[in-house]
Amino acid sequence: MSAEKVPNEKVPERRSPRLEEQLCFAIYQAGHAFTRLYRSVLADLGLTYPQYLVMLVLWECDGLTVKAVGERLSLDSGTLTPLLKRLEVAGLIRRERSRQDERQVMLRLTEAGEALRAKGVCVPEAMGRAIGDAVHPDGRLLADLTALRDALLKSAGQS
Amino acid sequence: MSAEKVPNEKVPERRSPRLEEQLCFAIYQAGHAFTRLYRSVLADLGLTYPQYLVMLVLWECDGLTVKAVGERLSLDSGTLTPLLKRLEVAGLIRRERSRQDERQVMLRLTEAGEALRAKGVCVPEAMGRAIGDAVHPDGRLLADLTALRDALLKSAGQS
DNA sequence: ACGATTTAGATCGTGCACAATTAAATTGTC
DNA sequence: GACAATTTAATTGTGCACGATCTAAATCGT
Repeated sequence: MSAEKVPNEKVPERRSPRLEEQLCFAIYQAGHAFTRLYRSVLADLGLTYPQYLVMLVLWECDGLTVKAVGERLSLDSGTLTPLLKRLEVAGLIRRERSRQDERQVMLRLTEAGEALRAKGVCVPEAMGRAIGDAVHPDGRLLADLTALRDALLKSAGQS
Repeated sequence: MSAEKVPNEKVPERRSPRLEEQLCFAIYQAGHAFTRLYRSVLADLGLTYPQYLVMLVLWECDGLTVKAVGERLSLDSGTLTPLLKRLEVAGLIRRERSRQDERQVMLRLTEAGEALRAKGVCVPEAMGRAIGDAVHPDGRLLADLTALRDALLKSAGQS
């Protein structure tokens, strides 16, 4: 990818030493700002943003294990276990140990959890309204950011 | 900005309903991945990423109040007070109430906190090495992301 | 068959993030 | 000068995020 050794001047002589910092800080703040925005949108679903992510995964595919959800969201059991217990207390999911493999815990939507999907599908649109023109619709930012995220997850994963 | 009503097909008929979600999730994951990466880089400074951000602000301008640091980082006293106490216990800063206005707490670097700057300045380079080619050096992503962040902070701030 | 290893979750401890509340000091206005 | 409104931090409570450790169950190798 960057194996080219052309001595040109199109590429800056050296990456700015603060670029990584600025980029990380911008992402750090954008992430929190998004979470705050989702907080108000998700308020009448009674969900936090991470809980909403879990519900999104289960709405797409019910009956997954804790591990499968964790892989999808890059979260471990230390984060998921208490979160899932709260979703269970809220009556949105059930946690039942698999009979085939007693190590795994299957996550199943309850009636209420399934019913919440109808409200959940409106969230993206509400978010779109809330952020207005902040997001350019051309998808370039998303593509770049996704690539960055994947590279980061890879390099963080192998450390 | 988006007041144009041209019935063309260059602009997608409608912003994808899931774009905001995908974007937010990408930022959410990238933020955590960055934090994990910083964790290992910052390990021998004995700092977490948010603590490092506070030290960066103080290295740039010593003697700020809690409020000033909070505004710079978009963090409130509920987050900063315990974090600052930990930095104080670590011997990196002092927290002293201003004599002019007893409501404010001035933050001052100790000798150790000042000395840590020498290590701190190496962090961006270490990060750059750690993430390798994940960050494109052209700055386009940073510019887009900064614009998004600022828009989000604005719309989150007025809600 | 059976000990060693790998896996899935749970548990514990530390540290952010933030809403809501409280308390103290300052400022503005009369 | 009294006093209401505002400003600044601290406190409290809830909920992520994650490293480390633990337990039990499944799987592997011989």
